[in-house]
Formats: sequence, C-alpha cells, structure tokens
Amino acid sequence: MPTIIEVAALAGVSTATVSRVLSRPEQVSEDTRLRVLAVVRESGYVPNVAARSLRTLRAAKILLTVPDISNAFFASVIRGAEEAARDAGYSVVVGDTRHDPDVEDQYADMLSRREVDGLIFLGHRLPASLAPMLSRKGAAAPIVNGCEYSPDLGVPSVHIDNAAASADAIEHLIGLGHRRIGVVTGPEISPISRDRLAGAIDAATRAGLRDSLHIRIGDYSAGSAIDHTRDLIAQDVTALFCFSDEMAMGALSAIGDAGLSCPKDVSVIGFDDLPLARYFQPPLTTIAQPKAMIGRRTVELLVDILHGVDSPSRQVTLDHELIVRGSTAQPASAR
Amino acid sequence: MPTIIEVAALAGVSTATVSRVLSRPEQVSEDTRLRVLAVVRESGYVPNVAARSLRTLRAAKILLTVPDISNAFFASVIRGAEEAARDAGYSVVVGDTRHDPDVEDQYADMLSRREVDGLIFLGHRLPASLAPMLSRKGAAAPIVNGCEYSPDLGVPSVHIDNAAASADAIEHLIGLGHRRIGVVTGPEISPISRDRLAGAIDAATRAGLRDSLHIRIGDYSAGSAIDHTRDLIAQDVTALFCFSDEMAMGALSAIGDAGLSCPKDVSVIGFDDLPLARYFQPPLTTIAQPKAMIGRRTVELLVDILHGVDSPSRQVTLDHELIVRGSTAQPASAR
DNA sequence: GATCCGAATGTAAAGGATTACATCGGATAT
DNA sequence: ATATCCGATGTAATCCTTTACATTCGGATC
Repeated sequence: MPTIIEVAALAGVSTATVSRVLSRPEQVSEDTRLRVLAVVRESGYVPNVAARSLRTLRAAKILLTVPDISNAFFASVIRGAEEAARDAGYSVVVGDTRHDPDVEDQYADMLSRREVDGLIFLGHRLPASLAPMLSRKGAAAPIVNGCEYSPDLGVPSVHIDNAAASADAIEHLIGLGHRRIGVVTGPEISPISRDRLAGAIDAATRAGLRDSLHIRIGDYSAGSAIDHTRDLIAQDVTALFCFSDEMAMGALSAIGDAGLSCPKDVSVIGFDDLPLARYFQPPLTTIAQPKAMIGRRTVELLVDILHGVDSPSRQVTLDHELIVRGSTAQPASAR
Repeated sequence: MPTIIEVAALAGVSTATVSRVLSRPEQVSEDTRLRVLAVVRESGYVPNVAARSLRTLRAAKILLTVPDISNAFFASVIRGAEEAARDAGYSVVVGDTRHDPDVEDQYADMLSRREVDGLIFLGHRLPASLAPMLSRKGAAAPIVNGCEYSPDLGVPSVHIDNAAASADAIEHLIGLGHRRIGVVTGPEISPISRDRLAGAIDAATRAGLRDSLHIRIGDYSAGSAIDHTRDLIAQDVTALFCFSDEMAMGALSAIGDAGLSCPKDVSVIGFDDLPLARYFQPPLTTIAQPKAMIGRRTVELLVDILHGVDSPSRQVTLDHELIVRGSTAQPASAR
C-alpha cells in the first residue's frame, strides 16, 4: 500500500499537492489534478486514516450507543442514522451497552479519547463520565440524544411527542367504547414512559374517565407484560395499552394463554410499529414512530454541532401516527 | 488533554518510560512505575489512539458486518462477538450492509485502509473488493465468516450443522405423524438454506417419505412466508417448516388469516429460536442456534489469525438444539 | 581492579498526512 | 518598464506514540 510520498514522487509533485488534490481539488490546476488522480488510481493509494486523524484531530466517526441492539426499534433508528452519517461523510460505530453503566462508560471513553468525533445515545442514560464535557462552557458538546428526551440532561435530542401519541392511543380506545383500560408502562426511570403515562392520564381525564385506567409498570420487554396482562385481565379490563410492541406481543400471548381472544375479549394497542407488528395475531394496532427519521435527524443535529453551526432547534419533535390494525375493536359490552 | 510528553515531564522521566509503564510495565522499576502511574491518573492522560495506531499499524478494532441489523438473530450474534472482542482487547465496529453490495464494499474498504484489523461478515456474500486479499499467499487474511458457511470462499467460519438441524426438524414432524409437510426455504443463493434443504430432503428420504415435502423458496422475511403459506395450505399440508422464525411468524399470521389454527390444523416449526419465539401464538417450536457463541467463536478465530496463531480448526461447527413448544402437534388425521 | 553483564532508562527516528508559510512566475496595473 | 498581485506549488513543521538502539550504572566474575 503506497503512501502519499510515493504518489507524490510518481506524479512529480510534492505531498502537499497530492493532499490538496484529494481534499481541496479546486486549489490545484487541472493538469496537475488529473495527473495526480491518475497516479492515485493506478497505485491504489488510500490515505492512512490514523495519520490523517492524528494530524486533523478528527476521526470522521460517530459513536451510536443503544441500550439493547436486539431491540428491533433501535435497529431501524440505527439504519436512519447510518444513512445520514454517510451523507455527511461520517461513519457510524454502533455500541450495544446492554443497559450496563460500565459498558456505557467504556464507550463514552471513546469520545473522551477522541476516537470518535461525537456521540449519539439512544435511551435515557447519559454516561456519567461525560458530565464534565457537557458542563464545560463554550462550544456545545458533541453529544445528542435520540428517542428519550430528558430536559434536565441539557442535551439536544430528537423524539416524538410521546404524551400526545399516548393520548391518541387512549382516545382511540375510549372512542371504541372501552371503559376499563390497562396500561403497561416502561420503567419509572424512563422519561418517555413518564411522558406517555402523563399523556394517557390526561386523555382519560379529559374524557372524564380518569378512573378507567389501570396502570402497571413494565420494562418494555415481552416478558414483563405477561404477568401484568394476566393480572389486568383478572381486573376485567377490556383493553390494554402497552408502551412497546414487544410488550404488546407478551400481552397477546398472555391473553391467549388465559383462553381469551383479541380483540373479541381484550383489545391491545402497542407502541413503536415494529416491522413485525403487522404479522402479530391479530395484526397490531400501534403508534408508529418515524424511526429512521429519528436516526437521521440525530445525526444531522450532531453534525451541526461538529461543524460549529449552532442550530436553532436543539429539541426536534417529529410526527407520530396511530396505525389501526386488527388488535383493537369495540368491547363486548358495546356490541 | 495531556500528551505523553507532559506526563513524562511531570514524572521526571522520558516518554519512552511512560510508554513502557503503560504497555510493558515489567520492564520498568517499581519506583518509576508507581510515580508515572500516579501522574497518569492525576492528569487524566489517555494515549491518543490515532498516534498509536499510526505507529503500530494496528487499530485494535474488528469490523463486523451484518446484512440486516434489524434481524434479531444477528443481534444476538453481535452481542457474543462484542463480549469476546472486549476480552481480547478489541472493540467492534458494527456495519449494516442492508444486503447492498455497494455498502459491503464501503465497509470492506475499511479493512483495506487498515482502519480495522479484521473483518467478520455474517451472511454469505464476501465483498468483492476483498478477493485479492484472500488469494494472496502467506499469512491468512484477517477475515472470518459467521453463520453462512460457504466452502468455496476459503474463509474460516463458524456455524451449526444446518443439514443435521434441519433433519431434526423434519424427523420431529414425521415422528408426530405428518405426511404432508411444507418447507419454506431461504433464498436459493444462501448456502445454509441449501444445506437445510438438503438435510430436510435426506431426512424425509430416509423415512421413505421423500414425496411428503412441498418446497417453496422464501427469503427469511416474514412477508415472504405469507403467500407460500397460503399456497401450501391449499395443498393440504399439515405442517410447515420455515427456515427462520420470522418466516414462521408470517406463517402463523397467514394460518390465522385462513381461518385455521396452529397446531390444530397446521403445525409450524421455525429456525433460530429468537428471543421472542416463546411469545408467539402458539409458542414456537424451533431450532435453537447458539447465537452468542457463534459470535464469540468468530472473534476468537479472527484474533488467532491476527496474532499469527494458525488455528487447527478453520471450520467450527457448534451444536444446535430442537426446542419443542406449542406450535407442533400431531396432525388431525392421527388423532 | 578490570571486565562483563544486565536492568533501567534515555535519545531520537519513524509512522503518514495536513497545512501555514514561503516561493515562483506570469499577468495586470500604472 | 516597474510594481503589484494572484494562482499554483513546494518546504517543512506538526500531530503523538512506539521502539530500536544507545547509554548508564551497580554488581558479579575472574
């Protein structure tokens, strides 16, 4: 693998010129440019990234951490982020933290060490070791959050209006005639779970049905919804609102195990609109998040920070959509 | 952020000594070592990776490409790989190729450019641009495959015995009494799909039931199984063997849509044992692959190559397991 | 007491690219 | 004809670390 020195020699120019041909071609005369490019092509020269990054103090990489890479929701966000990053000349390093603070810190160190230029974290927990970076005055820290807006973090973020989305779900159920509704939330510590819960309660209250909500705390995983569903069925709810499609899947499973059927006996509504949601049995009514767009916008926000553009919008709210499929229907009582 | 020069000055030693303290501590006297470490700790010194990698020509990174990051199967493999990589002092860069050869090549370039020390690719397609690297004589190319063993590639790989696993599935169905069995495969180009198909045919043939198999070509996605399932139901199959759990999910959905029920009317068996498989309705009988272990072993194989250990086993076959859940039962005719 | 050895440490080159600054030559202005 | 300017290119410093080789020094050997 040739170095820039050899390319320069072959083309009969200095290394500076070769470098310019590659990074600022307009500064070089056409003659020289073509000659150098020809040599580059023939020799298969590729700039050494370590040398470049040593000199420029830039890595052209963005670190994207997710709490759980096996979660299909995050997978779609990652895709959107990768696309946008590629457009901006960055590549994405994906890190799976498994909800483990130690691993989070390890990844965060990559930022401190400047192995990557910026960090996007999905989920609600900002690695502890980055706090100093944020509080530092001056240029904004190259850190952006996706999905889990947490105002006190002081980090730009991209998310939907979770309260409004949740209200839509509840209104849908109330509109169908449901008066006993189970709600399975995310963990209490999750800001978006709180927002969704607040939105749900608001919507019920507005309809004069505050007491129709039966709330259980889950953790977004299918397993966590099982017990709650069993329990809520015993409380005679006619509908279930789960704060993730995975939990909705658990709910459907528990409903079947109880010898009941969805939506005849119990309606179920999820959250996320995973690619598989349409293949649930019955196909799942759910709130769709613009997953790829969330990924894309987080990257754009981060790139703005990296390029010193101080973007006017540090909080980006994207649109959600209620997707009505077969898992919600009128309760038996209304038929 | 201090450099090694400042640390050396503070500790009253040369940069060489600081470097040794960090990488080969046994070469340094205890006194000096402790003094330097103290300074390192206080100053928060972290070696600059770009400079190090420039000097050593190593990046301490492994690139892991997957054809589709939203596939839950790959997610588990990635986890295993990350763990093993961490153990070996490497970090993992995950790349999602979306089955796009251009993107594959882009990632492969990271290897040519030495941005990463090695490449693990899941799936069956080796990026074209890497062919020269493989054919080069001498040290083995730092490339390992996971999941999709393809003998002609000449790349070390880790996988299960797909033919045997598939035979297990067919034998299970035959043992239950099924005599008309639909098989929904992966794409024809996929070597593991071919292996599984061969295994299925073998098993059926051994049982004298070669003609009981009704084969349809899918693409591992839930959507692709829908039409095939409808079609196979029309052919009066009593059981379906899908080469992925996702397709099994599509099959279950199509069975429901047809007004039939699983396993009463049609048994379904999948492949992979995704985390969600147990929450399918009914819980899915499937072939479990040791996903995390596949990830781990690919990394170990790669690290051996990187360290010049020529490992005796260039092909690693791991154990699979048939997990019987609720989606398979005797056919109605046998009851 | 001279010689040798080895452990501990230092010196300085090397790794490859970028870029501020210097230089050169020709075109334009006066 | 001379001064000025500008575009194109070259020179060389710089980014930070690692490591081959050199040096130093105390102790063992003869």
